[in-house]
Order: sequence, then C-alpha cells, then structure tokens
Amino acid sequence: MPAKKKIATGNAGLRSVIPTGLKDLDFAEQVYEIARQIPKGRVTSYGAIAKCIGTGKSARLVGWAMSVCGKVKPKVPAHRVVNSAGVLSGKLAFKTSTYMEELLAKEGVLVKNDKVVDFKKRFWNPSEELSL
DNA sequence: GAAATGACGTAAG
DNA sequence: ACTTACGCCATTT
Repeated sequence: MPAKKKIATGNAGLRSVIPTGLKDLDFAEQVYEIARQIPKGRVTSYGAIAKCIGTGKSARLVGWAMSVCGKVKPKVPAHRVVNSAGVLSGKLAFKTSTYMEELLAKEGVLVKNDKVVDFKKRFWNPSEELSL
C-alpha cells in the first residue's frame, strides 16, 4: 500500500527532449532523480531503479529513459547504471564507445571486458540506501 | 492495429 | 560462463 512516492523534480526541460505525447514523463523524472543520487564509485542496475520506483517489471523503461538522459539537465550519471550482470550495456549510447568506461574508471570503478569489476560490492541499492 | 525493437531480468539447458 | 527462451512495456515502423 505504500503507493509510489512522487518526487518533485521540476524538470521542465524534459518536455522538450521527449518526442510525442510521452505518458511516462513522471516515470522518467523519478529514474533521473534516483540516478543522480548514486554515490560516486558505485553503480546500480536498471531493475533496481525500476523496483525502487515501484514499477518493478519495467526495467526496460528505465533503459529507455536513460537513452534520452543525455539531453536532460542537470546531467544524469548514466554511466553508473548497468544491467543486472554488471555489463555496460549502454556504452554505445555515449559519445564514444569508451566514454562510459572512462568515466567509471575516473571514479574508481574498474571495468574489465565491458563488465564492472566486483559488481556485487560496487552495487548500490536505491531501495535500501534511500531508506524507502 | 499487428509486428518489431530495445541502455532489462529471470529461468533453464 | 554462454545461449535460448520468455515476460515486460513504451516507442517505432
């Protein structure tokens, strides 16, 4: 019964980057809000974010939201979000195919063969850390 | 409107 | 660890 908690973001700019009548602007806002709270040097997964929001099974939608996050301001640390296997599945969406890995390395997160090293230890669970 | 697509996830072989 | 298959849901064709 703890219905989803609405997070006030005021992402007015988001409207302009989303094409036609997007229904889940609300969803996207929450995804970004959580993503921005990922501590430096930590990573999380799409599914974890989806679960934290409450949609649970809509991990794909989190990925979709991230695909347009590059146009959103303030900037979203999308490089800290990987899939459940710890793979940098979205690295191709960055400026260069190595940019995502570089950003992570810069924050102390080592990436080997497109996968986060010690992913389990680096994993940051929003549902727990945000005390939801 | 049906079929395909996708920065996903879990289960099974 | 890798591949196949299925479920999920908004967007695109």
